[in-house]
This record gives sequence, structure tokens and C-alpha cells, in this order.
Amino acid sequence: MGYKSEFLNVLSDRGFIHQCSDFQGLDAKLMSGTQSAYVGYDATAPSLHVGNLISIMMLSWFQKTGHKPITLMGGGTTRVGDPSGKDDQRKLLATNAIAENIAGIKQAFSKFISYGQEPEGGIMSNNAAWLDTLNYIDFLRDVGKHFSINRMLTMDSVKLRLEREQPLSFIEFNYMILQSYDFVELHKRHGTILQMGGSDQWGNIVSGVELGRRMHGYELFALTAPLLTTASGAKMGKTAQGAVWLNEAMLSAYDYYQFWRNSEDADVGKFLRLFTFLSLDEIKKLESLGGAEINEAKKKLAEEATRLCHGHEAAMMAAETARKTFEEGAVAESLPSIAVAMTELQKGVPLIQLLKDAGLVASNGEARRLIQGGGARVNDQLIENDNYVCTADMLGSEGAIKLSAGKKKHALIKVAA
RNA sequence: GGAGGGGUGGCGGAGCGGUCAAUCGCACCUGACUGUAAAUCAGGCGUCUUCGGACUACGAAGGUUCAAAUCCUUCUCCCUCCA
Repeated sequence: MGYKSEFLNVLSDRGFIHQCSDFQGLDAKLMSGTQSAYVGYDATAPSLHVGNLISIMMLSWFQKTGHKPITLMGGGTTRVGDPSGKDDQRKLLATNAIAENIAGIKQAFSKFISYGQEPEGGIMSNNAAWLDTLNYIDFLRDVGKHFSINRMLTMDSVKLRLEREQPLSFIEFNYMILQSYDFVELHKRHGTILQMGGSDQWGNIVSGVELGRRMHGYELFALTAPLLTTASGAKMGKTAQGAVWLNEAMLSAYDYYQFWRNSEDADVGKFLRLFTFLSLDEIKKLESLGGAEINEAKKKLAEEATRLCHGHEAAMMAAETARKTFEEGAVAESLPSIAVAMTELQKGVPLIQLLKDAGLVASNGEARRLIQGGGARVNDQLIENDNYVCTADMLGSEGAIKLSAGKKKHALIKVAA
């Protein structure tokens, strides 16, 4: 409501907006024609995770409402390391690791954004293109002179680190300057007027807005999304195994589905708005379901979210796997599985080892504790002996042994082809 | 430059020669209850183990001692006060 532009209306209705440098100015700008906006992603891991999803959705909405989204890979800035929201300095990544990470991260974008030459076609950029070749003295004279140390010290990313008595190295101190420069550079190259990001990026983004104004009189805008927490206050995007990755290679579509399926009741509406493209009317209906009914809303959420990230087929398969596993208690073919050689199975493989190999536990000790604590099952049968050995005759009619750690984590042991 | 205080497990924070793999809280895992939810309750929570133990850990490196997270020395980082 209240906005002229479809983009801001959608974002505000769906709960994407935390702060904006100038709502009216941005609104007017968006009404004046096709604009371009970007979000930067540092290549600190081989895949993005659900924490990044909110900004990807923003870019996607930006495109859907007729504008041009830019995904900026931080090939250059990753070599420096963003101090925002971190207590410790990030270890410096080797350049080749960064290149590999970038390759992994790119996979996810194409699911959410369509790249191309048309006016609202997305652009994939990489700040290494301009940062890697910067001349230090020139950069200091052209860009550095616009930054006041006094102000930088008051920025949260810096201030918090200092207040918490954590060291802040000079290289990290420069991160903000480089990110600011990115914004100016993208405006020069593509006319980008808006940078979006998480609320922790507010300082960095605003400082880019200011740099653009000081250097060239550009009119730039900042828009941030709220920091996402679950209804019980935990930071979003963690599971037992760690981060919820977007790349299939790091987290199966089934596990991704399960992540959403296990959302807390109180989060369902919020997540539907943020992480699906379902209409607000439909979402209202879904979130009004009470009691056990709300499970239907969670299924829809998981299905839609998985569809966006892994495609229709993978989503249907994940939903079906979950249905079989949880609603029928059957062995679903498509559960995550590991392969074991027939010869090994005939000899017998300790359950502990299988649990570990299947990734259901992190160590032998943990496997033992799981078993002793009554949380381990083989073919749905509770196993209490931690020296239990699995053998080939446990293979079910599907040709697999089903392992379970707790009620929700399941894996199949299949015979290696 | 001077004087004090401090760096302990993912985080917070006890311990201050043996009974310390280290009280406790949070986070996390499992079980019960449920709706594959939340809340609650119970158990677990360094690695390995032939379940007897073994190994690695309390900023870093040395030393004293039968024995150190605990004492000594040096180094290092942080905080406070004085200059």
C-alpha cells in the first residue's frame, strides 16, 4: 500500500522491507521506467544458503515487476572479507577457492532470475572485473578521500567489533569502501540505482549511496530486508547438519523440502510470503488453518520453495518421498542413500559405521550415543545394541536397508551396482 | 612508558595443585507428549575404543612436581586506570 510502484507494494505487503534510504525517491524512480538493482554475494562458500534466499527473492520480484536485476559476485571483495556481523576475521580465501565458489553459487541464481539482453533481463557481474586491477594510490585519491574515518568508526560493522573487544584488521576495514565503490561502478556500467541486501548490509549500502553522490552526484538508493529469525528466535537456516544450502550437491532436494516442512507453525505465513510466489489471498487461506490442519500449509510451503529452487519434478519427488516416509511409514526409494558393496554387506557392516557413512551422525561416538539413547532404527526396528551389525539379509524387497536417526532423519543403504 | 585485571569446550561463564573431559546457563542431539509444530519433562552433548580404558584439550612455548586449567618463566593478545 501507499506506494505507486508495484515493486515496493509487493515487497512491503510481503514483509521484505526493513529500511530504505528514501522511499519516495525510489518509488518515483521506479515509476519513471525500467531500472536496475543489484545484490552482492561474496563467494565464501561453494553454494548460497537460505539466508541468502530473501535477497534473491527480492531481485526476482524486481524482475517480475518489470525491472532489471543484477547479481554481483564478489570475486574481488571476497578476497578482503566483510566484517559485518562477525566477531572474528574471516580467514582469507585463496583465489582459486573463490573461483570455485563462484561457479557453485551461480547455479542457484538461474533458478530465480532469468538472464538476458532484454530490458529486464538479468545481468551476472563480478566485481573482480574492476577491483582486481585498481591502482592503490589512484583509488585512495579518487575514492578514499570521500571516506571519513570518524564516520566509519561509528558504523555498526566496525563499532560492534571494536566494542566487543575483537580485533579488526586493516584489510577488513577497507571492505566497506570497496563495496561502496561497487555500487558506483555498477551505476556507471548499467545505470544501477538500487542496492538491496540484508539489514546487516545497511551501513555498507548507504555508504555506497553517499559515495555515488559525492563522486558524481548520482542519485542512488538503499533497501534492506529484515534479519530473519524463526518464531522461537533462532537464526534462520540452520539444521542439524549445518546450513541449508541451495545447491543440490550440498543438500538434497528432499532435505531442502524437509527443512521447510518442519517450519514452526508461527512462521508459516511469513515464510509463504517471503519464499513463495503464491498470491497473498492464497497465503491468507493457508495460514488461517488451525491445529493439525496447518500441516497442509507447511506442505504447500515446502513444495513451492523446493520447486523454486530445484524444479517441479524434484519438488514433487521430495513431497512424495516425505509422504511415503512419514504418512505411510513405507520405505521410499528416493530417500537419501549411500551405496555399499555386496561383498561388504555379506560380511556384515557395523551399524555405527553405516550411520556415519550415511551422514546421519558425525562420529562413531555420536552414533553410539544415538543407539544407546534409543534413537537408532534399522528397517524401522529399534536397535539398542551399539555393536549391531547389518548384513545382506536385511535388504528389504526394495533392495535397501532403511536407517533412521530419530524420527525425521532417514537414509537408505543400497547395494553398490 | 607505569600500575592493575584477564584470555577455559559452539557461545556465555565457574574452577585456581590431585576426586577436572572440566559445575552451570544457552545452543544442539535423542526420547516421552503431539500434528514431521511449539511449549514442557527426561537423557545426552571432545575423539577413538576389544567398553577395561586410551588419546587430545583450558591463548603459545618452556619449567617445577609423583601429579598442573590450576604454581613459575618467557612470549602473545585484550581490558581498565595513571602518564
